[in-house]
Amino acid sequence: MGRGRAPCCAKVGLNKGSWTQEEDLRLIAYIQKHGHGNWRALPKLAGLLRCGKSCRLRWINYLRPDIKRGNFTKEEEDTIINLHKLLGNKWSKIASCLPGRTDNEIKNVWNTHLKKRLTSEERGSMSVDKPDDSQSSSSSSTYLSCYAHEEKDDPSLDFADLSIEMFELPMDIWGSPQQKDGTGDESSKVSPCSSSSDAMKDFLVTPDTVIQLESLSPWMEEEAAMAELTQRNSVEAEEGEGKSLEWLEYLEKELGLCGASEEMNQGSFVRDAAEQTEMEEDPVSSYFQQELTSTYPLDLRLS
DNA sequence: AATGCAGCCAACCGCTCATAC
DNA sequence: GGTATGAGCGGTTGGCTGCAT
Repeated sequence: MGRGRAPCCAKVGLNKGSWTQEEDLRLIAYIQKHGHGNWRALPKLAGLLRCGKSCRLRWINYLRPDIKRGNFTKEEEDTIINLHKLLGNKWSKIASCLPGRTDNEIKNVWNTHLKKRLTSEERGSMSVDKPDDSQSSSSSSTYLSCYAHEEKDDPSLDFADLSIEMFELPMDIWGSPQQKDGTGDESSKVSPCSSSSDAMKDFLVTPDTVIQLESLSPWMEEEAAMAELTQRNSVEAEEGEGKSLEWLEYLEKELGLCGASEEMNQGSFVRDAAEQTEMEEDPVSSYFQQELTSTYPLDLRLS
C-alpha cells in the first residue's frame, strides 16, 4: 500500500485551470443522471476534457448541492480553531464536523484568517478582539453567495432544507428554471472561464440555462431521447418530485450525509451504541459533546 | 488613470489509504 | 501476500480581485 501511483489519467489534451460554465453544467448534469460511481471514467462519459480527479474536486468543493456558501460564522470559526487544536491539519475531519463546508474551504480560511487571528491573539492582543474577522474571515468581496441565501449566522442552519433546496436547483434547470433569488441578479453576465463562482451563479440564475444545456454534448441528446422513452414507460419518471427525493437520497448517501435530513427533521441524532462508543473515545466527539452537542448534524466518520 | 502589491480562493500535484482481484 | 486501481487528503500555487499609492 501507499506506493504512490501514476497520474490518474494521461493529462495530455486535458483542460486545466478554472472550470467553465459549460464544464460545470456537464458535470452536474451527468452526476445528476448517473451519479459518480467511477470518477476516472466519469469525464469521458460526461464528455469532459478533465481528469477524474479534477471532476471529483470540482464536484466536492464547489458543485455539490449541499455546499454551504458564504461567510464563516463566528461559531464555525471557533469550531475550526478548537478542532484544529485537537486534530491538527486534518481538514477533512474538521470539515466533516461542519456541514456544507469543504476541507479545501476550511483549509483556506485557516491559512488566510484563523492562523493570523490566533497568532495575533497569542501575542497578547486578546484585549483587542477586533471584529476584523467579520471582514477578513469572510472575504465577503469575493465570496459569492451564489445560492442567494440570506446568510444565517445560526449554526443550527437547517441543513436538510438547504440540501433539498439546493438539490432541486439543477432539476429546475431541466424543467422550469426559476430565479431562486428574489433580489434579481444584476450581474447576469456570463464569464466564460472564470472563477467558478461566476459560473455557478450564472448556472443557477440564468433562465437560459436550458438552452445552453441543449447545446451540450451528444450524449445529452441521447439522454434526452432516452429520457423521453423512459418517460413513456415509467410512471415514476413522471413524478418529478419523486425523482427529486430519490436523487436527494442518492446524493446524501453518496456524500455521506445519509439520514442527515431525516435526523434534522426529527430534531435528534440517534446513533447506535457502537458509534456512540467510538465517538466517546474520539477527541472530536468529546469536543462536540462538550460544546456543541445539539448544534451540528455530525457525521463523524473518523478513522 | 495606471501601476504595484497583498489577500484570497479555486485548482493542481503528489502522496497515502482502501479495496478488489 | 502482492499488485493494480480508485479515491481521498493535505500542501502548494496560479491567477483573479480589490486596495493603496
